Amino acid sequence: MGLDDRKKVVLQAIVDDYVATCEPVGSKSLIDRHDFTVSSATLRNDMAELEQMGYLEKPHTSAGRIPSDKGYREYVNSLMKVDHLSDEEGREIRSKLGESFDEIATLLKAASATLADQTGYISLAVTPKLTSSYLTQLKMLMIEPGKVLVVVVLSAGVVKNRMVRIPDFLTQEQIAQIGNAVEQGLSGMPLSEISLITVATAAKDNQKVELPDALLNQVLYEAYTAIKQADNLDVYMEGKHRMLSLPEFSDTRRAQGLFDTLSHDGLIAGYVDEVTKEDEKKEYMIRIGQEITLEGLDGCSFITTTYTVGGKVAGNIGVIGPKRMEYSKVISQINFVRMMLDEKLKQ
Amino acid sequence: MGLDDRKKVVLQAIVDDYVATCEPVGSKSLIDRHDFTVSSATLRNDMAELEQMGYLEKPHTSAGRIPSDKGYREYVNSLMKVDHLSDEEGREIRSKLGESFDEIATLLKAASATLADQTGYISLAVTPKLTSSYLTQLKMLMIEPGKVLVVVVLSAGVVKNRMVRIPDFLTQEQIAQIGNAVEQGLSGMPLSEISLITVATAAKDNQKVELPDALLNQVLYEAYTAIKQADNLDVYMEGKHRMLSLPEFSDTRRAQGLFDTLSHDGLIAGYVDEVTKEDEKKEYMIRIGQEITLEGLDGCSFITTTYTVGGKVAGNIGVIGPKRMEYSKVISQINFVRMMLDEKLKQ
DNA sequence: TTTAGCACTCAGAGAGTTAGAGTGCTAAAC
DNA sequence: GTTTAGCACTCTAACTCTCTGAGTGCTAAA
Repeated sequence: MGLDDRKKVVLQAIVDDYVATCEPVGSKSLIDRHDFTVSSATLRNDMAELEQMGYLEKPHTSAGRIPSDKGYREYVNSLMKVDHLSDEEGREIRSKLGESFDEIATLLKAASATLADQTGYISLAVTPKLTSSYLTQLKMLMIEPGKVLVVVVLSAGVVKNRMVRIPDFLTQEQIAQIGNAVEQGLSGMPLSEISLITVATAAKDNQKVELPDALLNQVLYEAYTAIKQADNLDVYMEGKHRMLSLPEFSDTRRAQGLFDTLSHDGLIAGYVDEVTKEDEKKEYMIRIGQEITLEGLDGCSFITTTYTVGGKVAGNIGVIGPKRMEYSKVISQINFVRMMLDEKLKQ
Repeated sequence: MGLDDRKKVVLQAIVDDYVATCEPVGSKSLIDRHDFTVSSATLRNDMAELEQMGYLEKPHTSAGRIPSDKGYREYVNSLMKVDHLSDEEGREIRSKLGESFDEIATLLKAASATLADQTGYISLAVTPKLTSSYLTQLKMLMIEPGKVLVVVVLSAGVVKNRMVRIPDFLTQEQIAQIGNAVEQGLSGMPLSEISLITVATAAKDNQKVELPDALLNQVLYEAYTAIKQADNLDVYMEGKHRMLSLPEFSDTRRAQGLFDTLSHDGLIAGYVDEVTKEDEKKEYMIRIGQEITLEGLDGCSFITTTYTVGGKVAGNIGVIGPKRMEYSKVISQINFVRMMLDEKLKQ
């Protein structure tokens, strides 16, 4: 059932050619572009068999062949060789991510931009998954009477803030006290365990100021929603409009379908998460064409990998491009960026 | 030189028809769709004159006419009637912006999303222009030794924060003290007047803790850059990909050119600012086709207006669509959203 | 198993035709 | 002086027809 050696070479050559030209590959042009020791007739036989086995497709009877999803899958799994990044590419990425970033959001934005520039496809970076992280700080800052900025700092280095409204006779001191009490009670607690009840007990156990229960609860509720809101994953996506120059998206309806889906950050983050779980332990995850369960992305391929914060699995970075993608190049680029992120996030 | 009454009606009818169909308008179909009391031959004469005067264009000899930039300009300036929003539209917008927003950024995002949904074009909202606003608060929060979150609050209600790095032996108390000193010295000062020197004198005049000058200056420098960074305008843009379904952007290269330019927030914010200055005192600003000096936007029209915070001129909201835009509808929608923003930002 | 040879297929490019919506112009009517 | 009917003219878009060439599959010989 497996592919014999020559068929493997043929399939590989076809994928390579199609990636380069976006045109169906015929037996003759295959001979021209590669050093085959057999004739075109032999290739034709092989190609017919490869088609029968589902690795190739024909747009129409008298055209050349293009790889099917299964063909790309085989190529990705066992045919392509992931080569090292060229020195120059490495240098370029290094220079773009070289400076020091004080906030994880800024770093991820830069990583995403770099990846998009480098690959020419759509890049994305997702903030660390917070279920695995815990609260380290909670500060409440009075901005004006009745308005408080809640700053939430999480173990993965994520800082989020949210403006909330509170009764306007509360003083900066009272508010700060409550914040401190909650922080003391909850710091180190996994986000998943934080609930309105744990917030309340934390506050009551550690608080020094006396406040009527109803009033206190109101403030605590706001603190709680601020913490919960910090749980949202942010997605930084770059390079979308570059897809418009690819022949596969010259039909604007396809492009629109793609963009439509991509504009829902939540969908994308959720899908990345799903894929990460499915392919646990893999160095990188690849989904090709119909394998992608998101609407509008069935003409694309999706490569993601996971970066770590302080050694723990955290968020994802990835690239979305046409199925006809330069897989090995993209993989080595993603890997390199991942490496740099890991390094910068080690502390 | 002016247009006689019938020519005005003809031009208006042609713009209306072309907006509705995106197809060149001929004399016969004009008669069919409108109640003219004259014959098509007369209209033909009028149309020929309108063309000569520059209000109309022909895609080719035997086609109907389409409005030129000048034609749209005339339409917008004196032909169209800006009608009131339908009750239903008003209700819809009101319901989308009805809830209360604690942060100006959130409110602007919602306004932008509403405008995009409602018009079907590209919407944008720009944060308040900060040159006219002043610092109200500056807080420095130690996140971990060596890392401080600087929170800058401006008079227009804008809250920004930035993580900065400082020597890691400084304590939370010292940092907070410095923050307080700067805040005391600068609060109420217009952003434009804040410089490294004013920051330094503010700190030295109000500070209680004693610190070596070099050390203090390092922290002050970070505070200063955080304040200056708060000066960046943010642009919230929505609905870009909707343009792909318009016939004028079925050519992906046009769409790509547009998207390319739109991805540079700075460019857009700068242009909006420029237009606002040019058309000072106007209720809304309109730029049509070639009037827009941004690359890639010459097939578009751009409508902006200004919202106010606390009664003072502040930021902008706007819509970008094809030249063939439903001007009067969009204008009334923008106006309505502007009104709602003003109301919500009155306090 | 490989290859040469050959008949067959089909998309895409180009040429020719037609239909129809549009124009401008002229001369008569109002 | 406008307005209008009438007419010849123009040009695109759609359709058909043909042709080319790259590609195929099959057969029979090497």
